[in-house]
Amino acid sequence: MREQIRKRLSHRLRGVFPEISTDFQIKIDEPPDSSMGDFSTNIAIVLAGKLKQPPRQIAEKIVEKWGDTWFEKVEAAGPGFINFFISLDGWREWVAGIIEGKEDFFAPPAKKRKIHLEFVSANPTGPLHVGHGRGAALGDTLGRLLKKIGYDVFTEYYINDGGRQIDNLGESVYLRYKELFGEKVELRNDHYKGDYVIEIAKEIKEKYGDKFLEKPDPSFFSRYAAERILSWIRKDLELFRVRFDSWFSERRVYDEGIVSDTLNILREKGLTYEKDGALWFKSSNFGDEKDRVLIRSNGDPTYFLADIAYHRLKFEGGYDLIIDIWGADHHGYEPRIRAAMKALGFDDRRIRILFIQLVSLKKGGETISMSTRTGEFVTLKEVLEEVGVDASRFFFLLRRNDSHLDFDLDLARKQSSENPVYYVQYAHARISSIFQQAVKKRYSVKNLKFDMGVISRKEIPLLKKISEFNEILESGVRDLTPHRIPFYLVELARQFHQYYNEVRVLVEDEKERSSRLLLAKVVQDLIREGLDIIGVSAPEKM
RNA sequence: GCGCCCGUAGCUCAAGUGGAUAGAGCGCCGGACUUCGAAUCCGUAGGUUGCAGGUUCGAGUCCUGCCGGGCGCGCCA
Repeated sequence: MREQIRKRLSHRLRGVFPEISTDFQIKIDEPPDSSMGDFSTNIAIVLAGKLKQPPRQIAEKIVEKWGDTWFEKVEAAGPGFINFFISLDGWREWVAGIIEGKEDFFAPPAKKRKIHLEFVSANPTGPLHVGHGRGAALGDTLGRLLKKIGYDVFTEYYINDGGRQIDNLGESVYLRYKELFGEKVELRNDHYKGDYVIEIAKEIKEKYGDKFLEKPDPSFFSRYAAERILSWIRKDLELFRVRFDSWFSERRVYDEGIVSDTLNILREKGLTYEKDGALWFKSSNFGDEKDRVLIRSNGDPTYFLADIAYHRLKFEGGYDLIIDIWGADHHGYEPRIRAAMKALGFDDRRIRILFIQLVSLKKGGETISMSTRTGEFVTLKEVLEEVGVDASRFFFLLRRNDSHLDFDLDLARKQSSENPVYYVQYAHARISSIFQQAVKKRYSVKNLKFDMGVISRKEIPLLKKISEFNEILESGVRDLTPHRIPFYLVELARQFHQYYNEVRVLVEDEKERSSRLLLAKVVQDLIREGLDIIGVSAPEKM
């Protein structure tokens, strides 16, 4: 509907002000009160500067003698807004277009862009916790949304399976292993203390007995633990309906020579130097606050170096847009990765980094921030078992990614029964039920004919909500804000519930019945599409 | 100390590139099931958008300074 108004308005603008260029965007809003019309635009105010005329006067010129059957009334208001009152005929023609498939809900993107989307990428040093779940829900939904709109999306999980943290993990497991044989052990601060470490140690004991007591093998413990944990991660994500096109091991950037290659490029460009026995990158030349180490004085490459190599692969992969989703505790890392990309000659506007604010844990009145190392966390699996996949995903997606989240498992458990997700699913199930009833009453539900004469003022709030669907998707893609989708679905469901309460669908009159069934079907399709994008099921009954 | 994010109704959260009278859910109170599903609907109450300035036709949104909370500031990842 907004598209229609935009079309008609710009046509009108060309007629009234032929001298202006058309390189501006027409924004169609909804006025604060329905008595002020169905839609409005501030275009007259925007154009005031260009035309050097008072906005109110421009608005009046545009509105003057505007004959168009889609509008009951078009008027200038306030400082220069233009309010549109859609006529019943306008709504009828529009909804007929929807039902007959002439109006597009998914306007395909102008050009099919290739997008790389990396998210979760949790180190395999512990099971996924709720914080990761939030990132998983956001990333997965974003991926589904971009795909739905027609982009070519490639999703990836970067497995950080090397380095100091993995060594610590191996040591932690080894200590617990020794403990199982009665040895008294002491864990350092940077060792992992969660129960899962003991679990893995027990597993090794069962399989290999005391084999490693005499002959310790640190790399075996690291490898074994990381692999075991990664298998849990995969399982949890599968359960959470999160899929990746690729699981990319950090080891690949070493094995395939990408790291050394990248290092050479930086060296040749004269962007590295040695100091205190380490190799440094002049990232401060590219906007970072200070230079960073690439190779430590002990000869080990840093995580940063591997990450540069990995991102270089992404930039060379022909992607128009690269999206990374990181936890907010990594925000200080952004300038250096951008610096590295600029240093390698890439346009860093091609990468967008979204930050998920940390999820903190609420326990007995106080909040603790979750930490894999201290073992202080609620696992994603635990939440899924308690609350369910649908309610969890909805819960996570119902807030902006940059808002903080206090997670209280008891509260989540309690709220699961009153989660708005059921409100939306109920609307979907209700519509299924109407169709079942129709069949029961031997009404035809196939090849229904739509009669737009049936549409009255009662349908308009619902039609208006329906007309917002593609705007929500488009703005979600433009601003990378998938959280608008669940909010929209709640509103759509509400309009339907209200309508259902007021208007009977299965009436004797065939024209009315068929048309209303078709309208209900449109709502149901939209709800299903919307739920599908956020990875929530759309049950036929519940 | 410096940097990033946040502060909106009792609670949890919204509010497209600045738009008109800041919206939902939960909770509270009061109504609606002989009818297509009451997991629903209708109604009431609830706010100085942390504070103080500034920018302009117009600010929850942008700028400056405070206050409060979170997170960073490693040759960890």
